[in-house]
Amino acid sequence: MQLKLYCFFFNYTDTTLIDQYTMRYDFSKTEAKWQARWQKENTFSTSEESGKPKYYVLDMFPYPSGTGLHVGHLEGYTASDIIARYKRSCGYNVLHPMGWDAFGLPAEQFAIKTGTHPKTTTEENIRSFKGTLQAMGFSYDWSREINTTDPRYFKWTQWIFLKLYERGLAYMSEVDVNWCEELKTVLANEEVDEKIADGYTVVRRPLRQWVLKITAYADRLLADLDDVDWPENVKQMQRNWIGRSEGVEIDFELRCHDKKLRVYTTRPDTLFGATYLVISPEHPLAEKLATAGQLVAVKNYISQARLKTELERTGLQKEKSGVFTGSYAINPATGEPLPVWISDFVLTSYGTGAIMSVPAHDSRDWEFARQYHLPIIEVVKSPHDVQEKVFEGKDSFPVNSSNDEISLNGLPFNEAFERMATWLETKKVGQRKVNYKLRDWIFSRQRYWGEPIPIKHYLDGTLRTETDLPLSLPDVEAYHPSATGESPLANIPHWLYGNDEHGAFRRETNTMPQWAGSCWYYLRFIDPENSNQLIDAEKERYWMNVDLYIGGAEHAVLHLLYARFWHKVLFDLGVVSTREPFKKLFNQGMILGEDNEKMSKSRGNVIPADHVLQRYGADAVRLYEMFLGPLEQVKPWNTNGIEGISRFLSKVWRLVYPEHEGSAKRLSLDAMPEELLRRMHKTIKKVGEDTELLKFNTAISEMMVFVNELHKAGCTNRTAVEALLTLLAPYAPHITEELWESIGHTESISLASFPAFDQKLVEESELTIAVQINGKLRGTFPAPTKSPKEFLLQEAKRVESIGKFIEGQTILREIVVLDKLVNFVVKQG
RNA sequence: GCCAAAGUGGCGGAACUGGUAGACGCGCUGGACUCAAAAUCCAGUGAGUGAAUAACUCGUGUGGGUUCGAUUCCCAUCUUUGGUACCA
Repeated sequence: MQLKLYCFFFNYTDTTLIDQYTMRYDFSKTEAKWQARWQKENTFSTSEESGKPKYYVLDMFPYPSGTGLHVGHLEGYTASDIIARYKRSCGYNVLHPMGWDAFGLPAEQFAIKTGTHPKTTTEENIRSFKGTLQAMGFSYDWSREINTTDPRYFKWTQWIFLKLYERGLAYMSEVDVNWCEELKTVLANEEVDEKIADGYTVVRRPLRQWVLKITAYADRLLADLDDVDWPENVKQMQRNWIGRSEGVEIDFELRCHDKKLRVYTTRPDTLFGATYLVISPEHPLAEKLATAGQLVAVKNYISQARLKTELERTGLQKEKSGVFTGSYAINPATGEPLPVWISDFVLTSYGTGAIMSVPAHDSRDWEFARQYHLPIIEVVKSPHDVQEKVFEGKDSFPVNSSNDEISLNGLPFNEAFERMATWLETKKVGQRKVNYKLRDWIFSRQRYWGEPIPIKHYLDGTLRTETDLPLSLPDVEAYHPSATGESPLANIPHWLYGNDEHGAFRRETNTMPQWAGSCWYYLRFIDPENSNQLIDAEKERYWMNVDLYIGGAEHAVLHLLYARFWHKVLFDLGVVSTREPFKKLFNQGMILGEDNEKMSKSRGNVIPADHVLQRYGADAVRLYEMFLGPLEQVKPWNTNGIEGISRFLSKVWRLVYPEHEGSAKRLSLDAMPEELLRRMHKTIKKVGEDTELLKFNTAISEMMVFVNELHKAGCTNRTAVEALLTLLAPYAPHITEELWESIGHTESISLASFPAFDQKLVEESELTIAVQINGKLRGTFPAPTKSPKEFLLQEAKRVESIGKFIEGQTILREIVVLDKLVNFVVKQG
């Protein structure tokens, strides 16, 4: 044996082999054993007929990329799995599913390069992802696995699109889009920077696109945020994104024109201070307002503006530019003529594309006025000279704001706003108006690997919906976009053209964006096999809402807003019974690389999940991911630290198995020492509370303390060991299953109940009371719990280290906090 | 620029509604076991003065304040991270 071992060492210097030899317990064997058993026995399959309360815990399902999962991806999944297992042990019927958001650009790009069908790539990647997730021991009900690229799934994505279309919520429109020449596709605004950074060119270009009318739901999307238990910052981000504002549209009469110029403002209270108007270069009146002398300059400016991309116009640009039209409008409040300017800082697509400028009280107007020497008039009492610095505060009051019919002077903002708005409305030159920053959602992409939009275009220009869903993707020879910028589908005549009772048609070649499939997947998990309807109504009522939704903060706005929008449409259709899909949302913080930088291939700091899994096992990885720090916090990975978790697990192992292998210890049935018993009950309480709040790091720490104490006391008490194992099971399911079986249980620990604690035993019988002099700690003494004030004072004075501070001194005050401390305030000499 | 969150040992982090700062883990130091190592176990570990396991001083980004007492509350300020970008 000795000799053999010696040879072993000489022949193999690979550290993993040495580690495995010296390993405390064989995690790879144990983990494989239990993963196989869970699968065989369907331990985690879920149904509606349980009689238990339900709990739906959902992860943001991944796009199965070719690079595989790294430790950062596993953080949220581990958290949700702990909750799933914990809730099961608390008696809930838990729905915990997983699937694949599998349409997307990378597979298509790979297809363009190599000719590999995206389906093939996707299948391979899913296999790899699923392997990793299963190796982590996640308790998903895999019988509910869904895939957005499966025709049985996207049939219903297309069905929802048709419902949107029927309700007038999907329409075609000529819109300026971000066109990427190299990719021959439209990019979402948020994709633009990313692609430019990758070296692509992106230009603005008008294109006929499908657009979803999300703005019709703006008010509800805003209002219902109040009803969900989401992180406040995410709600705030959505509110900002929706950007509701209340203002007034005001018509300005133009000198020498019969047309009026309508502007939108949220500050009608400052109308007396408007000194010029600005319209956007795309405004229909832009050229018409140019006087003969200004016409050349105006035309030049407009064509220049057209050449600029959105980014150049809104981006880093510090200097404002503009041109005077030569025309004047009349300020309805003062009767003064106001020059009308054109500038590209005014957005065409917001409000009316025209503004009134109040340079004294708006920083953009102020800048512009200074640049072009336009007058600045103070109409809100300002703490400084508005010629020198703008004043935008609303907590002051109007000045210089009166004419024969109206005066705002001295009124607080709200009243000034109201009085002016009413006056304008009475004079029929203005109207209250609510505006949103939120724009309608451009919904079409010129790609192959997405859900085909199920619409037929007839020769006479009419549109009809596909009646036979799903409309599947045809196989194609090449994945390159067509020369016209249409998707590769435009190159497949047998798919593209058809005939029916309405005549010859051409199919829509646009496909849906990746967001589509993820907008409603949480519903399909509830009823994944249903071929007759999107979801069974009864099952929907049983499982919805999603009780806990865990995912990255990068989806705070778009995915969550789009999904909420679709959900509300489905609610209006009677498909779902709740107004909001996700009751509670939790964003896990990113895990950084060991260098404290975001993990990325280019930095070379990615920690692949499979590496750490192989080396330390699923239980250790799960625990360590959670032990790293608070779940919501951004934190760096440190591979060394995982050793501590491995040590902890081997300590747990040794509670049941003696040091040098062999069979399990016989657990003692004798009563535990009181100290330990109290410790146990405190641990149960703390771990339960912390798990509930997703404070997994402190829960783990508490279990470590308990295990340390058990070892110190040499305790092999059965109750203590069983309590520990059931507490730990949601965190480290494999080792706890194995030990649970070793100590004689025949049923899986995954079906065991979370232990209960005894409140009386949680409270200490004796406490350490702190003694302070002038707030500084000078000693401690032990006292029974709930000792009266007098007793504490008397004992505190007897503490030896206190003597020198109070002897011969005047005690000015005695402060007693029961069960905590005594503080003597002594005259300082 | 604006909005939000956060700054605690060498490191990740703990600390209930203001009440013994640094739990737990990593790392480090010393010791036991061993031919030696690994593993394991024991002890120590915020900084400083000190022979000290005596005692004291300082210490939760910085400067003030409230309080018997502040990591915790208030004001100011700096830094970091995330979001946003002329939305009138």
